[in-house]
Amino acid sequence: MSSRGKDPIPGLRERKKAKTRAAIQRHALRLFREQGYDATTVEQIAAAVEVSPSTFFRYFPTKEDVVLYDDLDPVLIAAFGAQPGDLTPIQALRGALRAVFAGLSADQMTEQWERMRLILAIPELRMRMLDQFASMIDLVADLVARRSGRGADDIAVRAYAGAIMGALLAPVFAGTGETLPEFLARMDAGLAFLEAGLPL
Amino acid sequence: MSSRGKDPIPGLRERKKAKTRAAIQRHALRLFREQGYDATTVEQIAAAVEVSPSTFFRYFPTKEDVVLYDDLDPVLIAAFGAQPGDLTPIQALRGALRAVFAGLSADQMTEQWERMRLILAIPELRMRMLDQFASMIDLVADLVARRSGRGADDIAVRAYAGAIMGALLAPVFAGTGETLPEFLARMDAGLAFLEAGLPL
DNA sequence: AGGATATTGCTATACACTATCATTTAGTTG
DNA sequence: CAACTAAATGATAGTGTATAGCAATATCCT
Repeated sequence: MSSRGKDPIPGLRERKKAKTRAAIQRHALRLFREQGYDATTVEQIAAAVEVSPSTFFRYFPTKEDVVLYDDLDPVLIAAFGAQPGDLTPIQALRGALRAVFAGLSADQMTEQWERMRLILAIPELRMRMLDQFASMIDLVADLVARRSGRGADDIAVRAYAGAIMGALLAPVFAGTGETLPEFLARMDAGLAFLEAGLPL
Repeated sequence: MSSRGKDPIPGLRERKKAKTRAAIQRHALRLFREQGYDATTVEQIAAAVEVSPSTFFRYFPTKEDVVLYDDLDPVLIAAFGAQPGDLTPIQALRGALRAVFAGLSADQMTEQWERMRLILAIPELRMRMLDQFASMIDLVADLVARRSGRGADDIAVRAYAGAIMGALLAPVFAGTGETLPEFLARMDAGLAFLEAGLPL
């Protein structure tokens, strides 16, 4: 019982936990940047944060998660759900992407970009991201189903959702040395192209 | 110099290697089926095949690869390349899939199906498969580029390729407890739907 | 203040994977 | 066929991620 919202009083314990979590991630990313992902051990990270390795794994189940964890994800999902109801799924997605990244500071931009490059450079991390990506097909399929009046298991609906995610994913592997805005523009263009029915 | 084809005389050593490789994979898959993937150690597999753990890793770089390695993959790629030149990429893909799986024995069918279910059930394996899948976007993009007269870096081309892979991937996560033919039919239907321009 | 509870650190352990070197086995040449 | 070369194997020791259990400590609540 008592699973109420915890907005007003975070509590001392909660605050400490949040700080530790942030410290671990910050130091980890710094070390990864300085000496590489593989060359950095969990032990080193723990030492830098001045906690035990045990504690590291209590906060992040794996070494990978310390990079993958992104507090922007829930924001994006919320923005997606908050889009007007008369849009197609693709339009809603484009709108959400625009809305979220428009409200980002320069620091946040560069941080996001660095994180993404790190993820793409390390095979393990890239795979994890792909898994998250693939699991979003289900999410999108539900949305497509609701707006099209078909079932969520409909082959057409699922193919549609898959195509959306695929088109979104395509620029990720294309980019050699671009910037974040360029990258987002590519994603948007791909979605627009898909919405037009892939008129090659 | 002297990098000739080796069709006529496999050689004793080569034959032994092929046998060892096959034995490792066979025993590994059996043990995975009997006691689960995680519960089976490389040591156990090596013991079952009567080789040293070192040898296991000489044949398969990781424990995952013993499941992922599929001698059907090159066949599929070859079939893809052998499709008539006047087809669209999607048509070529559909043709290749049909051609390859039509010529499969019942045993091969069930084996392929079991392998796929194992891969989907184990997160690590699923991720590896997704990575392979994603890397195929490049392949498909080249093909699309060639037939459409656009560049391989063209956003439209890449989005098109991504959409193809996404549509192919969609049924993989949809299926609850189907059969292989059902599964293939879903893939084919998804591609057909995509080719029609996603008319929802 | 004091007792329930959450968080942490420590120790031991399992397992995937790597590196190195001695040994055996297959292929080759005089 | 015997000696040489090259490849495959086995054994050993080690690294790093991740898990489990227990004892110590810090926070929370009354």
